[in-house]
Amino acid sequence: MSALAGDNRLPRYQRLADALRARIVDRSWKPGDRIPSENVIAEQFGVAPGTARQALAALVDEGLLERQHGRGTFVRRPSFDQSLFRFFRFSGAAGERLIPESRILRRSVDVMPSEVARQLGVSEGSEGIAMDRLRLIDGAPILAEQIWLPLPRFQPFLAIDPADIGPLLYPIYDASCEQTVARAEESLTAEAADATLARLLRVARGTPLIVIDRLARDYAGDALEWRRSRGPAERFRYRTEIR
Amino acid sequence: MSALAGDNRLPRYQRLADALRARIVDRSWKPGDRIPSENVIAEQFGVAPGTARQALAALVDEGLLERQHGRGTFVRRPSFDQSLFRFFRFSGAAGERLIPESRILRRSVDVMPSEVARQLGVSEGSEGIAMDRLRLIDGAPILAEQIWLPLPRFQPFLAIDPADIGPLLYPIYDASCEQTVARAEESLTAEAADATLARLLRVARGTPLIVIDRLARDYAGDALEWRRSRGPAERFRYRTEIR
DNA sequence: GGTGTATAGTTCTATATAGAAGTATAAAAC
DNA sequence: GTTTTATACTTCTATATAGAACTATACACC
Repeated sequence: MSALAGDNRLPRYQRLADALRARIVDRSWKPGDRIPSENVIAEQFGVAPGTARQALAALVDEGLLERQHGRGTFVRRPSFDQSLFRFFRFSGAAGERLIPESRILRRSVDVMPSEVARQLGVSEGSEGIAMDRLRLIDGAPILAEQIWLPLPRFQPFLAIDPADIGPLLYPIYDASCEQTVARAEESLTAEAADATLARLLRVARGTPLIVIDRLARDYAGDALEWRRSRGPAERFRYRTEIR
Repeated sequence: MSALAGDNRLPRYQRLADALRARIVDRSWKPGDRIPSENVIAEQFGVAPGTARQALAALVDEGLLERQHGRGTFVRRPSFDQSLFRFFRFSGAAGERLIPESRILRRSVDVMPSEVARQLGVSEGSEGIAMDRLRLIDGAPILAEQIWLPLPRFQPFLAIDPADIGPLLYPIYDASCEQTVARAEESLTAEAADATLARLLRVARGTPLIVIDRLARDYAGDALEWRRSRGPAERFRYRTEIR
């Protein structure tokens, strides 16, 4: 039976939630893993089952855990790649979801722009991996992406043959660099296509483009990836509900 | 003690939540009201206090209620007007929030466009109130709005002198027509400014504009207002967190 | 008038317990 | 081999209860 650490002025269920969150952050529980049952946890930490449930509910609320009636409690596997679909309406003939192909235009090591370095939380003038990609559906370009990865954290990524890099990057980060993207902040605006982007995306200069900036972080909150994606606004629609 | 209505295969806390939600929908509990305490509710409906708490928590989650430790449980007062600030970065010199002034350009009764009628859930060819507004900060236009309100629901709104209509419409709907906006669906894209919008917003033709479509609904889910707002993309930035 | 104090009412935290409902696996029956 | 049954384990629902923490109000006191 582990004791509950932390400020004991805080409620027990919160301290328990902190303890469980720590296990996810330090990767002793990995995405997809089943964690012990609520009764076992309650016993291990010496709290009532109801208190354990409250802690678990809080972590479900944070998006860290997923519970399945009768099966168990699992570390949620973050999947963002579908998040693009909340933005762009790529749909096949049958309206099914499809993941755009990826064509890597460039990958190099360079000094990061100061704004990127700042957002990634590394010192000004640091080097990082720069990658430009074009995303296409049926050969038609729909998204131009600029990506920056900090070094040395992503050093192993450089060893991967670009030909082996599929459209989904986060599983690759996970497998090759043990970096798990847990959440991301996105910020969205629009601008007119300049000559370069117009050529890339095969639209007229001045065509309105949606610009999505994304900063991806791991469970600990460290920034892992900076990404800017641009696509023709015409294909773009973002929906949300407010209350 | 009221009995718990509804399908008794559903959990009690859900049926209790349904019963409480109904009181908000039928306006016997209005926004800002304090509702009975959890113990009173538990007794009234013949459930355990814990079950009542679970029902209340569900409604808090839906955004219908707000609880304050030691004070009570209140019907949440929906306030959307700040929702604009999640989108546009209007900030004064001190960075304080400010509500853009409003200039009403037109108000008339017309046959609704079929798409608007469809979204408002009224029959094709129905008449409604059309209103065009310009939102300005320090005299500079930043948002052009087109608004449609269904008739006869909003008949009393026509009696209001446009000069008496301030920037915030929802409180006016509430006071004059007893229509409370409880939630809204927004959908967002971008387009190039045509000649009319360019003149209105004082930008060059072809300038990228953000387009926000909003469908506002009451607690019962009836559509109350259709609104399309357009502003220069340059002043626009939408932020969200995904996980 | 202003300050502290008691009191009642509220939500929040925590415990203990019982059984329902869903899932997976192994054993039994056919 | 296939289907059914039993079993164990999981989360979910529901009850009952006690006290902590917070808020507002009325009252006594100076």
